[in-house]
Amino acid sequence: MASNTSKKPIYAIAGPTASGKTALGVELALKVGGEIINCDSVQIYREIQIATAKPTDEEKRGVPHHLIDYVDPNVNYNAGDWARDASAKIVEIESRGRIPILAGGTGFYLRTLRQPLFESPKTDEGLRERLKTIRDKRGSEHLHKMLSRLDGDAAAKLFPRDHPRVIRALEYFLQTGQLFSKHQPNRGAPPDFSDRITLFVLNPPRSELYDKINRRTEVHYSSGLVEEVKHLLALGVNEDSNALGSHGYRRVCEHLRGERTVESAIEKTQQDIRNYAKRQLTWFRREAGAVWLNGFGDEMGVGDHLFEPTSE
RNA sequence: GCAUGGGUGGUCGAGCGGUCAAUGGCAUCGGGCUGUAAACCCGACGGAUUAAUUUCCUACGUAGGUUCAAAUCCUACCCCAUGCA
Repeated sequence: MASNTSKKPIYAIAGPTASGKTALGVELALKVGGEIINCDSVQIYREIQIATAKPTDEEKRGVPHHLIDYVDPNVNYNAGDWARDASAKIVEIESRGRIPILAGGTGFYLRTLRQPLFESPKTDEGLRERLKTIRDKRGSEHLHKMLSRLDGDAAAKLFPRDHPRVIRALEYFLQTGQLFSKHQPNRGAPPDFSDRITLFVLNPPRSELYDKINRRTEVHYSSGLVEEVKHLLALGVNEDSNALGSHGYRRVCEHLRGERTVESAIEKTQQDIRNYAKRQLTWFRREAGAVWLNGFGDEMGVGDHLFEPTSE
């Protein structure tokens, strides 16, 4: 039944923020008859706009974009949700005879698609809140000691200060009564389309990338980022949400709370994003079979060379 | 011009006679990452050298001095900040 689609390619375009993934993705889509599936953990949210670098209609050039602007900003979406949604989208797009192109910088999401997470109950927000309260009062190290008693193997693999992971392991045990360390290795089988994914990683010169990030951030602020945040807060978007915790938004919230000046918010945002870009590169270096493209996506050009493997 | 406080590694900032290549923060670089991932965490970080927690070199404004020993004390000079004129 899948004889026709089984040989068709699926593309993924990754790379650090501001490396031109959108431009390259759209160009590729126009060339091969593709549709974009967003693979960015922040662009999935509705409402938040200016600092997310979501493609404008002009940039989309008529190419359909999926999994953008479709989750309520007060919902905390996660990698498992995305993998499920993206898989469904891939199937749907291919059923129409089109080529799926995954574009975005969230490496964890992409990996989750290719190497599914193990079975796990949905996050219990109430439990998570309680654990966070303990973290705030007694410190992450205390939670780590708790985990040592409940699931020593899991604790041994984590640094005591790595609270998100310590909390996750604790949550799993508390919700299921079973050891996180025992179940974590049980990844699901990769989806049957996973070996048809060709991953491109954009890698522009570091200093030019940093310059671009700095400039882009200033544009975001001068385009009314602060006003946007005020508006979102007035609409009832939670300051603690993942959406408002993202680059730019987080620092504006701090400014609005009187904790820093606008100038400081801009500088800090630029710093946040530069550091983030570096971490993304670290992540992608580990991705198996990636084709590295040394440059910005908007100056790449989708010629045949794009399909020939290079190394970093 | 006088007074006072300062000049420390890419940067901010501790140190104020020896255990100082010099605490710590930041930047930078590298790494990790199994349902918060634009999150979170770990490491390196003057230069050269070694099998090594090895050895050597260069460094705390500049130039001298005191001392077995100075980033730390003294003198002069340069520069900065604030106050008085």
